[in-house]
Amino acid sequence: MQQQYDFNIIEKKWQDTWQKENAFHTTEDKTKEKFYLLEMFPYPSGKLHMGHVRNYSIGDVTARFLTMKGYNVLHPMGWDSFGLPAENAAIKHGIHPAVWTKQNIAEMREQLKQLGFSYDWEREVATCTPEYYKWMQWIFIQFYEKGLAYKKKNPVNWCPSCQTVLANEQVVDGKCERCTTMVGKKDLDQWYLKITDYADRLLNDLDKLDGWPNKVKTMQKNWIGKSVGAEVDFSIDGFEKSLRIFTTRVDTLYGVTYMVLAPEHPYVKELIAGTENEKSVEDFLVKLQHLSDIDRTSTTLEKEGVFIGKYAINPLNGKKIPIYIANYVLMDYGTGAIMAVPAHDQRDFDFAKKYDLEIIPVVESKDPSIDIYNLQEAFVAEGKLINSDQFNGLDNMPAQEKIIAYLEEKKIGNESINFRLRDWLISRQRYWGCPIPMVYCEECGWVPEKLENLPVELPTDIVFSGKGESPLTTSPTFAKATCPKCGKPARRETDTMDTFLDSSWYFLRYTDAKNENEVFAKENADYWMSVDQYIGGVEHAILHLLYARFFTKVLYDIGRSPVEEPFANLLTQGMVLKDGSKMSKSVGNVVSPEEIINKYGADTARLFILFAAPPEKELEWSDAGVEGSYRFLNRVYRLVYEAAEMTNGIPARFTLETKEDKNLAFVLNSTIKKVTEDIGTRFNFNTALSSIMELVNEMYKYKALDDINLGLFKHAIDSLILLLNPFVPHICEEMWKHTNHEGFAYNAAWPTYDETALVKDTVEVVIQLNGKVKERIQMPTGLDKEAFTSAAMDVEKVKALLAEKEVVKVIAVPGKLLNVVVK
RNA sequence: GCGCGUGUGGCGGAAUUGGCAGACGCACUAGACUUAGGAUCUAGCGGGCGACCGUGGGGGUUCAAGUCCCUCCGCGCGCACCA
Repeated sequence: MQQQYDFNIIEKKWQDTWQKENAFHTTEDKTKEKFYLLEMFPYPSGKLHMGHVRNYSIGDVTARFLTMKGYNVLHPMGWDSFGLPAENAAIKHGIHPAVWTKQNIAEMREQLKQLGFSYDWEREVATCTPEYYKWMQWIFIQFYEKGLAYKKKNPVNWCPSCQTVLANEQVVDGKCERCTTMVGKKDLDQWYLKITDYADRLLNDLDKLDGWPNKVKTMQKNWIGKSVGAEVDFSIDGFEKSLRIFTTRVDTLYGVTYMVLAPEHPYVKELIAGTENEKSVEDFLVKLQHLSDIDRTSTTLEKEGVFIGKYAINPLNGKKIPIYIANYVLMDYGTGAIMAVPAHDQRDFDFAKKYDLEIIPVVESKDPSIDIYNLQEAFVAEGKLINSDQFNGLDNMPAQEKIIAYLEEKKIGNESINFRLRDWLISRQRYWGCPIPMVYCEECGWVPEKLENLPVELPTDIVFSGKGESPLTTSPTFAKATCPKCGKPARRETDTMDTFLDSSWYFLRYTDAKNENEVFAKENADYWMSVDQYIGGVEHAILHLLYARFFTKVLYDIGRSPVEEPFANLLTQGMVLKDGSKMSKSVGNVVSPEEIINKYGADTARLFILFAAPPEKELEWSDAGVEGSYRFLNRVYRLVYEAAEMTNGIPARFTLETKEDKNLAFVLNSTIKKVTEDIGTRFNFNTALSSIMELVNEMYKYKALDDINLGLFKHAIDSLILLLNPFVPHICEEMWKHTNHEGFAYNAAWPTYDETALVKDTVEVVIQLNGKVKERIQMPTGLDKEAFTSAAMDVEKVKALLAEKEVVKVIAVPGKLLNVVVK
């Protein structure tokens, strides 16, 4: 009687067994080669979504495969468990963030177990626990002591209705996401991390990351945004101070016809004070204040400005040029002032046209169709310098070096590098985050909390009103402190850290997750780091991955991290779509993992997700496709159970006798080879699975033969189970057991292939005439080019094809094809 | 605007080094088994009656192009007045 594939019983049974066996616990076993495989840990929002299932299925196949290959695999999981949703739940439902988070973690951990993922649960971390954030605070203090953390006043988003600070993500179209009030700005003292100190290293080391997708590296490169140029001083007519500008086009210095300051530039007030221009400038500034940051920096916004009534002097030719302020110049990039060269910069060109300013070309075009003295748009290509005194005739790009040298000699400028990257604002006026372990003392200023007093624990006597600067200020006790330096009464910082800090080093903590005495033992990090394979969504391409790289470099510099780069290889998985768009509640196209697991089981869910698309591409959800995956598992299950009856007591020993034996051995061994390569080197799980499907089809055909080699068949069945095990581990454990194996599939050795079985006696060869396929013939393998050509030309069918044709040329690829060029 | 991807049957996708386009799966069609079938098995399945034509369009290199080069178009993502 045929046994039914009952995934409910099977999956529960093996999950319990793995747990009992502590199957996926890893130690620092120095006798084995290590592999650190990491998937981005989730925010515990409540339930897993399909994106998680995809991410972790990809990771699990890899982990299980590498374990079977004999690696010592570190495969941990944890929770990025500080964050806003917990706090919103507190405000909305009156449930404490800690309770809400803990419940969610418990539920999601259960779901991960239901999916059969091979995590070492003994290394689980949750960033919201004091055991974890104690070391977060320790790291912050290391940054502070290295001069990499500082406090500065800066405007933040402020909702006047909710009376609270908002994170950028909470500001939607300039409005508060909760109450849709227009968000304003408020100056607050904020902590920053000096990531700009590491800008060059973060940029340069991207070149070392061969195992990262170019897309991600390019995105980081653009984000860091390095510009090499020069700063130049322009004196101001009738004003004692000079104006410093930044430019990347110092070659166009002779083409400057006006200057522009950012409206916020500190000189503006001084320059207009008491002049006739004061009124028009003030009016313009007022007008700008009504624009949001987004509108202000939009490229579609028309360029507008006003003349402020003063003139600057071009340091190279003494020319007097008007100074403007304009909406297209930003205070927080470069020096907040620019030299405008309308002939060679489109923005300046637009502005000059609008306000009828002079346009002087200084780079000649090689293209005769461009009239350089009557430009329709800025000329930005390269050429020889003109109108530039002693620099005339030089190629403009190389001339930059000479001009900079000249400026430096005259002490009116110097080479300068600018980054788009800003320092990282980490203060959050939020409760559910890691407290910043700093204390303010009237006498000593900001002082880090003593290490023995860590962690600075989150207070529980808090009011969640959603109003006010930071919930921590509502605690009557929290802010009271004594100065760690002088012992006098002091006050504690009541802001918490951006949660991106928590996730910037968790991969290091996994190497020694339970250490109570230090952030992690150096020895453990030495053994495990770096992460050999990191897997997660591309939405983290910039922030998380950049911050994690930054932290690793700082920890490297203080002698903690053994590596400068945390992630040797990165795989960014594609999104899960349904009906062509991302699954979301608002669209109503969500398929929940729960639903699929209940209906088909975890193995089917994993199989479908891995089979339907390569991991880095988007995956279109298909209910019919899930059915297909389920059918396939049933088909395998039947095959194995039928085979178990036929081969009961027969060892997997054999010699290849018949043509069919050889064929099965060929298919089996080439499948093992392909699957090994597809998983191990390409992450192409979809093609690995398709070749396993072909093997199953082949095995069904073989089984249907009259007289089969049971030893060979048994061997094929054993191999099939092991090949499938990383993908669908529950059913495979069950089948492994049923086919009389001691031990478990999860730690069985990965099948190896027999090269000799891959050699065929004959092979199908294509005969082409002028590149078009005309005939297919069987030919012996192993012929050299000459023997192959003459043998192929001698075949009757080929002779017939060539009758009455003049052979011009013959191209032969032995074992593959013969192309005859004829007239 | 700049940068990075991507475009192959009705659908998801194969084709790894320039060498048989459409593997594998889904959907569909016909048949078998069956009280029944949304189970299972067998066969078919890019277009065209055909010679042939087919990998977004056009051009090129080559004995041979989905793959290389030029050019145009569509879609997706990222950055976006960064001087």
